Amino acid sequence: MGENLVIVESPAKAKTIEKFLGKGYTVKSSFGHIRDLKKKGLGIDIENGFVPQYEISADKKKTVSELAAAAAKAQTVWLASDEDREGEAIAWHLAETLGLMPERTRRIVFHEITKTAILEAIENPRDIDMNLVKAQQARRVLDRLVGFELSPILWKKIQPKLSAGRVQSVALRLIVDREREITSFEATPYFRIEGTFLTEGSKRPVKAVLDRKFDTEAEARAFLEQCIGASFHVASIERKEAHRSPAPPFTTSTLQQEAARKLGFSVSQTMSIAQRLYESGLITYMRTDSMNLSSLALNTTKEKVTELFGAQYSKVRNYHTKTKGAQEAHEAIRPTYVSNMEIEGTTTEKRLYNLIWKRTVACQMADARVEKTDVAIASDRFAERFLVSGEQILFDGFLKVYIEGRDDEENEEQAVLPKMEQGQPLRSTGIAALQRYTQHLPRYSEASLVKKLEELGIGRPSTYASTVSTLITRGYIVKGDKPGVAQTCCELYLKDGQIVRTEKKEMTGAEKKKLLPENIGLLVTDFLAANFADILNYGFTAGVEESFDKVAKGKMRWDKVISDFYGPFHKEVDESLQDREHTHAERVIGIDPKSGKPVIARIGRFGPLIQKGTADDPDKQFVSLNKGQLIENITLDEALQLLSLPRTVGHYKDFEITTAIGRFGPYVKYNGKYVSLGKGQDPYTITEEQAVALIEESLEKSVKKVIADFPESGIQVLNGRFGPYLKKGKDNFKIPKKKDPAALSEQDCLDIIAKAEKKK
DNA sequence: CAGTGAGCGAGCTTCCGCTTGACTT
Repeated sequence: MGENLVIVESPAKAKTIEKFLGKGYTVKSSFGHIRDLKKKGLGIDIENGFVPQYEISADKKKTVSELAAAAAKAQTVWLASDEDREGEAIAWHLAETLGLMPERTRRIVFHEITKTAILEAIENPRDIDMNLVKAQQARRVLDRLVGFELSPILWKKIQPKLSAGRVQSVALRLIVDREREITSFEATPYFRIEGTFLTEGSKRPVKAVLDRKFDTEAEARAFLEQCIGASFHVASIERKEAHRSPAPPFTTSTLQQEAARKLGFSVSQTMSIAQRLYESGLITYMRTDSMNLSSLALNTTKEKVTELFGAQYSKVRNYHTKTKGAQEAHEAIRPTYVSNMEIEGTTTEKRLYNLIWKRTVACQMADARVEKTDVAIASDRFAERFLVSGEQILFDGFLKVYIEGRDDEENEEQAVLPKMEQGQPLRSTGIAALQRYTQHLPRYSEASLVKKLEELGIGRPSTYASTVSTLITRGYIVKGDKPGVAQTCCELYLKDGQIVRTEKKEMTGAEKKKLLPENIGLLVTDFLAANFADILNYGFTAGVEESFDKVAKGKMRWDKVISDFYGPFHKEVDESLQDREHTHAERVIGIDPKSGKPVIARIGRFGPLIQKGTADDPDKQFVSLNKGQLIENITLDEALQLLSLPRTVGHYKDFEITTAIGRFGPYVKYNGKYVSLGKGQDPYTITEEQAVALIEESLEKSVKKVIADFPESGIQVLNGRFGPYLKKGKDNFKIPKKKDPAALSEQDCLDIIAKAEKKK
């Protein structure tokens, strides 16, 4: 045992640092926070100045006792948690919990994990910054107050187990607001004019777009008629050189966005792959808001760029984070060693590493130089001009390695233009008027929500992924696809003096893997917005962060921040509890034309439903809404269609076949047995023949399903989704790989089960 | 696992940020 104990937050960090420090130093990790507000109850003594009641977190008891033992043996304890608000608090909690004597305790911080940085830190210890600790305490207490006072209101007013909080409720509101914007959006049609032109002697057509759009078909047609027999020429050519710079190195948020765009990873997938890369020492820490690169990284990357592409491709750049509330305790996310171009690992690990490598190398490369050419084409008949721009790369620079992805899928291709001169005549080979529709803003994806949250300064790199999953587990939102809307797009095409009209249906605005609000999410947001408008305000976090900063600078007391907030807040809490009424989201959609009964959409015990007939109607009918259907905008037609289930489609042998939609999607049912519908089939239109075919197919499968049956012991050997398995009563058991499922005896099965249960 | 839509009213649910495993399927 060394006489020095260094405590850091992450065990992977501990390992590397121990190597750098060598003899005389033991490095251990605290695994993040070790203490928190009491788990049960509020954990804050409000009457006595909001005194926090801390306890050692259940899963940290072991860590704490190990650290205590190590601290007892050490001469000096070095608290080396991160250099930010949370890190400072961790250091203080460690000092308190381990009962460290000030004269034997030092607080140090590393800006990067390199030998020189660590040795320098050891040379320059300081004391724990109590102002920073108080600022963290204010943050923690405020979050607990908001979360633990708001959530119970939701349990009373809406339903149990719901939650609200400073971060999640605003994130939810972003999604809800966007969805409503989209619902109320009206797509307006317009016509865009595209002309194709040829220069004398060239075979390369130039496609140019008119600088004016038309609202109606008549206007578009009138314009095309003007073009008949018109002559065209190059009105102007403008060439200018432009520079393009590489994107900055990755932070958590940009890594999540780019991995989603380029690799299709979810934010949690990205984080767990990055975690593995970090633990294998391949990349720097993956939860960071810093764009800083260590001088070591700058140097080695410069060498690598020069080696691979030559000195003219190298440009050393250092980046500074601009995002609100950034704490910059770590470096940007980069390869630990740029010289590692390839790594060992799974495919996903390799792909993510590759992305990080390219982004890091590219950000240390020279700007690309391009020549942009803007051409305007005019005619003798009208003042409007056709515009086209071309781009030629003069020097590729960083583009050799990496181009950042974009969220808007519109890829305006940059045409390669033929040689043209001002005044040069052009021949038109066709002019089209294409009907298009204005598009609503895109729905949020996981990654674009994270981007927005970061812009608003809401949430931290360590919580982005869990914020999204909280909203999903609460049932506030789902991740899903939205089909596009079918729109008629007409096209007028002028060629050889004739205008030809064609019309086609086009699906526009389809979206995949987007965050869609559910009924309960809308209800909760409306309730919170009506009663706690300030907390749902997009600027709420930014506002309290300002106060936390004042606390951190010693310009304001932490408990003053809390009491200033809590006074008005708690009043709102009391007020909203005044009326004991339950909040209902209920909407009368219309009247069923057949029965004359009202059709109502509302939330019931098991989720949103359609009810036909009033509450006192003995024959009232119920049916659940499907995923994605919202109480606030479901139409009468859609509701009636739902009510048409279950539907009798015919008979199979002596049994009636009915169809309906259950928890697991649409199914056919006969004689108490269920079969899921296939792709392209729906319960409203499926025929008797199709249903019978489905039933027979599933009967065949169920015969194959049973490999062996031992009725005496109640054990079956079955073929399941994941291969053969054992079933006894309600429990399933794995069959050892080396055994042949078909050859298992009853005794073999009993042995397997006994073994598995013993393990438990 | 494929339908339920109220109820005696126990005891519980919940926040945000820092960190990793321990669990099965």
